[in-house]
Amino acid sequence: MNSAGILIIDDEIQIRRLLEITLESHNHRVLSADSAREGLRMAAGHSPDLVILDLGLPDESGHLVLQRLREWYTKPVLILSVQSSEEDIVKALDNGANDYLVKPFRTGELLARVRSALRNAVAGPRKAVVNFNGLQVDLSARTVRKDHEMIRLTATEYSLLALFVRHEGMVLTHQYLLREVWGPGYINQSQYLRVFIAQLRKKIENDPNRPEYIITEPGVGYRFTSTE
Amino acid sequence: MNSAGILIIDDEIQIRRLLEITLESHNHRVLSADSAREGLRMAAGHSPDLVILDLGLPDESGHLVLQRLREWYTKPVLILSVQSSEEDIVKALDNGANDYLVKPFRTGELLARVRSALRNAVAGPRKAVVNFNGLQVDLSARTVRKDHEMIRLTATEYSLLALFVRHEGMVLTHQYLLREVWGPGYINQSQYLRVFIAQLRKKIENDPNRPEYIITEPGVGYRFTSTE
DNA sequence: GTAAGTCTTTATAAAATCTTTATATCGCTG
DNA sequence: CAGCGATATAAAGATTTTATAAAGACTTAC
Repeated sequence: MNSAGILIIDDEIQIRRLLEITLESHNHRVLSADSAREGLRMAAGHSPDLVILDLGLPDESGHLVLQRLREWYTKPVLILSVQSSEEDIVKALDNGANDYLVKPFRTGELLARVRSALRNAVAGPRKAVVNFNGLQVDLSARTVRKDHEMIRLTATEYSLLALFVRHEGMVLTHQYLLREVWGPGYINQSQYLRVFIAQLRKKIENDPNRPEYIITEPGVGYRFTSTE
Repeated sequence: MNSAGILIIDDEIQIRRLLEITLESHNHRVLSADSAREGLRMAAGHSPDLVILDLGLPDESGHLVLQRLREWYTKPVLILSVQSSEEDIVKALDNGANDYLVKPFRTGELLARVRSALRNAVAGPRKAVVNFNGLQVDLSARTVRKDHEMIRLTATEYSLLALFVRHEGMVLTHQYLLREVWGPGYINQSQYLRVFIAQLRKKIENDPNRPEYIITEPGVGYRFTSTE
């Protein structure tokens, strides 16, 4: 690990402290910035492996920072936000954020999200065959297996699953999913999503009532995870 | 070099001799055939690392040999041709030849071309005869058997089946199949596909109403499977 | 020129999927 | 704990896609 480290952009000193201590205790190098300007400067200077960005900054909107960042920065960006601002979270995810955390958060969850984000970033060039304990998706053959059994998916079900697989660990918003699978004219048809998510779960989950692969993020979207 | 060797297909004995001596003196194993039929048989039997093919054969056109070869053989094919037939060379290159030599040639140039062709060969080997419980397809002989019974297929039926066999397990989209079998101008003629798929099933499936080999993937295409 | 075989086109029935509606469930807030 | 918004699931209907037969057009061999 040549480790350019993790950059935290947050104005609250308590949060910065908590993040620094937690991350450093797990062998991450940590950089901190307490403003939008400072954050962008440090990101440009150090090219960190991951950025944790608070949406509520004093000098500039966090959305603006995210936008500027995404003009050149391709590694994961993790959003911090207060409970109330669900709308902000959706907007940030649609603007290229990889994941989000609601304040206050448990440090265990923080570390899990950071691990997942860093793991996916390393994956880089996608492999054609992807394995998630028991679920095997072959993106070039367009086939899906569950415990070596072939599973038959309709065109729509498959393109939904393929999206999830290609963005494992990330939260995908309703908007994004609808736009990618059905097209830009369908971003309000959330019911479509619910219907097809239910069908997918019925086909790939061990217990559709307690999904392990496709996790609901209420008010925001869905997330595909591998438990390993 | 574990060397399955180089196969020479040429009817002129002087040329064969010259090639044999030159190549063997550089540690290549050499196989020879003096006719199209013999050449195809040896290619299928020995899977050579490279084929040197004369276009002017007595029994069959060299172009036909090349075409047949290319239905399953992915390694380099080097064309030999007399000075005059420039048109032939272009056609051969279009049909999948890797390089050509004009007779008479200098042995130094021959060796250089052979070296280059072998160096550039990347694709993995493929078998000429494929077996799917009961269904046997010989891609070099262009024959199909069902439980040892010969099955007669039309040209179109065969090229469709050959495509399936060469991509076993993959979902092949309508577009892809139409483009490969009929050409780029036919990618909208899905009805062609349905008609010929039905005919193929009638000929190769145990119960055409419940196909085992050619599986429909509605809205997407078809998939060829072996149940083993 | 005819006959046999093949490919293309048309028509219709059957199957599968997508869309919509209805109802049940969950988690949260006041 | 009632009520609200968001989510989950089932099932009816509408639509699209597929299967199959069969007629017409074209090619090829004799």
